[in-house]
Amino acid sequence: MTERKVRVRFAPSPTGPLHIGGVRTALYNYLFARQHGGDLIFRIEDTDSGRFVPGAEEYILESFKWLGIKFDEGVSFGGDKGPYRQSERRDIYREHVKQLIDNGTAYLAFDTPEELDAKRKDVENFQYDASTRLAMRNSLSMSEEEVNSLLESGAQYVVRFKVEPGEEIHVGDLIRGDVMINSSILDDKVLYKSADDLPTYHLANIVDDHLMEVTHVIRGEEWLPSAPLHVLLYRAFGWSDTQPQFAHLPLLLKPVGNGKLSKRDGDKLGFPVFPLEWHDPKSGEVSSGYREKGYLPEAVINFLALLGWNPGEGHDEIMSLEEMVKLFDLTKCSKNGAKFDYVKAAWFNHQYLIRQKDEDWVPAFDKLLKEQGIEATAKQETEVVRMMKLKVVEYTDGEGGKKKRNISFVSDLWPLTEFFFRAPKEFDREDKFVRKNWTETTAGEMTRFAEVLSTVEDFTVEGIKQVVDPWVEEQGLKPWNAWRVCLVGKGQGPDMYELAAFLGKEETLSRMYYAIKTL
RNA sequence: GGUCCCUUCGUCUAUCGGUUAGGACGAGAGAUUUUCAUUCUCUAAAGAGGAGUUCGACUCUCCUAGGGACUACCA
Repeated sequence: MTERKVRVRFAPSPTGPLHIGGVRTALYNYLFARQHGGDLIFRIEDTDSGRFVPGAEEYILESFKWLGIKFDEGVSFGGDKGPYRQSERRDIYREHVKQLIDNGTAYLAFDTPEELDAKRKDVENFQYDASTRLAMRNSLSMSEEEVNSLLESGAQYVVRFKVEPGEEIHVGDLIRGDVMINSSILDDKVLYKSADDLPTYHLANIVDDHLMEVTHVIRGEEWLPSAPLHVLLYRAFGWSDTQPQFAHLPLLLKPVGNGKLSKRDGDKLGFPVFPLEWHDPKSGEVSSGYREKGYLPEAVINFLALLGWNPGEGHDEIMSLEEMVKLFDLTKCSKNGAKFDYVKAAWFNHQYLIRQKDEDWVPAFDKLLKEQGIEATAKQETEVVRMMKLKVVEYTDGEGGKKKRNISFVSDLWPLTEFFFRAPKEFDREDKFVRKNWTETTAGEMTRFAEVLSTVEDFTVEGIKQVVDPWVEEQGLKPWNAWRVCLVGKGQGPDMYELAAFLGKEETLSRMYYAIKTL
């Protein structure tokens, strides 16, 4: 085999939103292509007109755009091996089907779907293959005249692949090694149906991969059982010498229980299984997406990459796309299915979130405020970034500088920052923190404390400190927790001086008097 | 039912015949902290079972069990 430029493809069917498992398959193809300086092709496999869903193609494209997975060629990307939508390649398939019929590796079959159904009901485990095809209505069992007259009468037919039994077929797989099966267990797969003048997946797939000069087929494990058929097809066309290398990826499994990951699992456990929110055009049903849930695309990519692949010892789990391109290795992909650990997905998001610049959080945070009906004042507006830095993403610079706060999503910020924008209205007396820090004497202490605070001229952290510290010392009090109850309403928030300075004298005192009165 | 694939802590995984079986998520404990949280430290936690091969097996072979996929004129 001559050295060929690496070319891989991701070829979804536009039958709905892109499943998260599909995203991972695309990602692995992307990593592999980039690493080898090859091309990644985006092909649309719409050979089943009955399952076409409007908007799906656009959805898939937008998903990859958001995720940062770029294609070199294909639908909407151009290229000289097109068209890249299978429904636009009818002539090509027709011609290739004819080739197989002419060289005797395929034949016409006139059995109607109803007849086949009946047969399957009649005969247990019926299979259309060498042992049964002569008893069926096809160009192998019927005379040429019969076939021709059927054709002339406009009868519908399918073209089936003629599988010769009793041969050991080897499929070389980059992940699984040599997989061998006996051709006798294969059935005569339908390659083409005259009813809609379209091929089935198997034929279209082989023809396209060959014509588009695909060198590696990286796809889900669900295709492994049909890989031998594909090997046979390459041979029937005489393309064995350029047959792509296969790599069948393990599947993504349910987080709990058995089976592969499905949309229902996400609904049940509260995590998305689609990259973007999807509005089903038929049912009107809305499925949540990672983007809308507040995930960062880098986090989704990183998380997904590690579900079935691992760079080995000594590597950080947090990796950029560029690093992954360098480290990726198909042969190091695991063989067994991976349970979808959505808790770890949130952790990855946390990791990426805290690595962002504070400014990057502002748009999402602003949106949060609007949702809460907060009209940020000019001061709050300008202070948002500073406050987030202060307590929400407070961190230290330099070596070992780790950012803080256990935030997985920007929306987690609201319960932690609400008090900056809204005074506590009600106090939960059952709350452990409130109960512990608000006793009979507290109201009196707070009243005296408020009086002291009202004398502070320079209401900044330093200014308040200058007045309060000596007073606290003199009184022998620890007013902070009770003070916190007044201003925050619960045991949360930043340093009290910082908070008071942020709120300002007026707001601070008003919250204190309100608490004294209410509690 | 048949065919194929798979099997290391609860989860994702490292190990490419010789290790106290390592890491991460999650869990638990402690320290720090004027609250919550952070951060740091520590702990518990695994080779499905059984036969071989070998001086030696998590690693190779076989069997059993379990899991998964496929078995359409869907992809």
